[in-house]
Amino acid sequence: FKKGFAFPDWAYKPESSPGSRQIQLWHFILELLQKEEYQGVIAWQGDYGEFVIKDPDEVARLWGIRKCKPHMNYDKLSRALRYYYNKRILHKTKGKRFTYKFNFSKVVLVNYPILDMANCPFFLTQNHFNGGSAAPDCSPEVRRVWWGDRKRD
DNA sequence: CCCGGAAGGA
DNA sequence: TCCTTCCGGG
Repeated sequence: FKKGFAFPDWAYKPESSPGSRQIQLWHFILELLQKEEYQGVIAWQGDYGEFVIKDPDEVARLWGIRKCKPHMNYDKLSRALRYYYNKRILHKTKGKRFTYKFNFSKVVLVNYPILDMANCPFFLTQNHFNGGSAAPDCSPEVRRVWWGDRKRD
């Protein structure tokens, strides 16, 4: 990455880092959001970065399978999502049931390398809502505008 | 449903 | 540290 592009440290956790050993919930959410077969379960809806959990029980079940937590449910999963509020990874869309919104100015898609940006969920969202308009280039300026150039807290 | 404190696991 | 579990309260 170019300098002046202050991505948060937690986005750079190496594989060996204990914190990144296990899949993180927001990675998993993004993963589901990216796959068409889960659009009946969870999908982008509304504003950019906003998504709706259409089938909370199913999302919880899937998450439980991934984490080997057979007793996972939406109550517990949503608690984990609430911990993202302070981290500014997510926030709640108030008044809209099961609806949350990614804070893309903070979230860096670690699982989606810079070269794979055309497939990143944010651009998919853009395409989805803009009738398939071409994704913008990956210049630092574009990224600054779209993702923010926020420095570390 | 949604919120956040508290405790605890790996 | 990132949830998982449980829960009283709004």
